[in-house]
Amino acid sequence: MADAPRYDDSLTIALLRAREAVTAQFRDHVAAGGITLTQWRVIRALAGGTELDTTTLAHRCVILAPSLTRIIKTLEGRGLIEKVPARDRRQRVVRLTADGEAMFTEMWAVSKTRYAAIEAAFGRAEMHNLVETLNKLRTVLEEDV
Amino acid sequence: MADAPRYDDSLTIALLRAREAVTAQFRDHVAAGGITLTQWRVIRALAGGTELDTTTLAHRCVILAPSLTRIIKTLEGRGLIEKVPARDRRQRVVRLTADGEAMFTEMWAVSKTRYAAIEAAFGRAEMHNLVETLNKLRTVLEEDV
DNA sequence: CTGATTTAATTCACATGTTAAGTAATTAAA
DNA sequence: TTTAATTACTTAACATGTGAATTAAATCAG
Repeated sequence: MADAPRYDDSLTIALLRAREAVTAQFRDHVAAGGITLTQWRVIRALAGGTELDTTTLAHRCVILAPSLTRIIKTLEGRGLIEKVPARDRRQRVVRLTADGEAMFTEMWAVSKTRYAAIEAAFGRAEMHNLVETLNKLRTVLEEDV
Repeated sequence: MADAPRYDDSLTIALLRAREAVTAQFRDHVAAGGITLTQWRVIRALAGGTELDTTTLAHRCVILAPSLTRIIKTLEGRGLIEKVPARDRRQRVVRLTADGEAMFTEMWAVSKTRYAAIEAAFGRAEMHNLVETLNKLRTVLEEDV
């Protein structure tokens, strides 16, 4: 323990807390729309008529395949997304329905504002640097360690 | 959508991915010990004879109360932690058992190595700065927005 | 001291994370 | 071309995240 970094200095904890703080800025708004933050990531990834297969969608939204299977079922049941026939019949390609696009448009207006508020509070340049640093960290870990 | 930041530039996504990349460095090692990453955070927080109540423990480990209730039950059942009588009988104060301390000591040796590897790959100063930036972001969001 | 309020945990219900196993379709090899 | 290997996704089982409701104990107001 003597050689353990103070718990608050742990990268893992710092990442957890930061993520919690950021998502907290969107949670109420998204919940008011009747969906979860995870579902919102899916809807956002499909916004603008984008058609994606499950694997690509899972990667972009940082959702594991089994979770995405359930989420797709849920959103499809609510009429927010729909299947698109795919050449490769193993794939499940989905896109937003008209209702889904409408929901995105409506929610994005507010979401954008929240995002801007974060930028304003934390600093535009700092935020850009942070995202860059986080992506660099990821790249390093996936290659060099 | 035109005004939506590229999804890879999203702070939320960057945080998710970075956290995933970091935890991936520990997942196999922790799993080999027969516990989960979340349980490991609890054990680490209690290491060295620390006695903590549920609320404090939950805050330090970034775990919600209902999750911690289940985790305590699990770890207690495995003989890794034990209850400590508390003055305030509403509280549940816990600490590691001898087995729990032994498990921590054994696993920490490896965990420390992994942590050092990350520091070496990413840079000690960069890592320190990143943690500081993340904590600053959190502070800003909890106060100014 | 009694009743109202607050606090600490727990429980419940459902969504998601996580790993392993299973299924169906495509591709590659013999 | 028939089988083996691979790929894309699903299902299953359990752990955790999340918000709401509940219970028990401590505190506060009158």
